Amino acid sequence: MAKTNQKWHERFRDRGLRFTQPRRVILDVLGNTADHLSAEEIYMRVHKKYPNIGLTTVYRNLITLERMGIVTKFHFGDGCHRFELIENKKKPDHHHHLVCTGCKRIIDYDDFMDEEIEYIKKVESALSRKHSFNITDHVIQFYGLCKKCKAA
Amino acid sequence: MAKTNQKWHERFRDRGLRFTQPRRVILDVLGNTADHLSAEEIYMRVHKKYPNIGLTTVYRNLITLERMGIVTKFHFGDGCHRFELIENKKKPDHHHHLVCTGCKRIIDYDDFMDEEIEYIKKVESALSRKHSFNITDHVIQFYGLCKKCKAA
DNA sequence: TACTAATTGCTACCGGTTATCATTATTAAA
DNA sequence: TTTAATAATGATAACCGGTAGCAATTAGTA
Repeated sequence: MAKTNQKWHERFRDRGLRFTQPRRVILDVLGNTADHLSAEEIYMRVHKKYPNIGLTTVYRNLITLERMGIVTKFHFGDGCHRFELIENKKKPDHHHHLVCTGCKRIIDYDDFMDEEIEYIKKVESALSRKHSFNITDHVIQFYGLCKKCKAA
Repeated sequence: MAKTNQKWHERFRDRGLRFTQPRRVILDVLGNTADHLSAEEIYMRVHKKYPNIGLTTVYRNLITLERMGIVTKFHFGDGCHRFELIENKKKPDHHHHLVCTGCKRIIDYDDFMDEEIEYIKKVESALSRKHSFNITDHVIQFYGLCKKCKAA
């Protein structure tokens, strides 16, 4: 873990940013869950151990971490943003999301990822050409009802 | 147009709902644009002709129309929801979205739709089976910079 | 160790959206 | 055609996720 912190430290330093306690704690929270936490939820987990860290700081740092390419921000149709640490040992490297509209549970799936990626590449290059776009990102999500919710 | 209204009227009646003036006007606005309007923007267009129709009514009816399967709600990363009439003569039947993160312009594309749909079906059925999900919907969006924005 | 700018934590605020509730209007029935 | 029942509306206030401002703090360098 000290090793990991060293790595983060460098990553911040390289950008002229500081590796502060709130940042360390937020990264720790994100690195130790497979969930898709909202800012509020991250704040609550942070707050439990470090009650002096404020909500604003969490919001601000999530923006910073997103800009640095360390976390990804998602929107799953409930009214808030949710965050994932990109290099997370608790998750598959490349994955997409399957969202239950009933209980809001989110499943990371990595079946077909090779195919999906190949497919995405193909569409991206065609769209780029046709519309003179510089495509940098995509969203692929499936929505539905999980076993429990469709039974209920 | 009278014919169209008749059709809408039945669709509401079949659900025990009423075909009111605000609903007629909102559907008219949505049916006569190829844009992806926010609730606020819809309200403004409605308000221009019918200043007595309130913002709350627009919001409420957009929810109703979505529940009825008449409009679809999207989220493109700016802070609001955007709406499309599903049966819109000004748009391709099946399409996905290409979003410029610079100027926020949204392009409806329907290239590759046959392939995309086939692909989606395949993933859907596999995911459904594996995770006991009842998949009802999906979101596929590409983000990037349009010609103008990448030049600027 | 001292300096200096990045960062923090308040608080107040914002914009999109929703709840409340008395009033109005649509529709089915008489 | 009138009436009765209730769905729907419109105004206001509230809500909620997220942000701006700013004085106080702190990480990292000299």
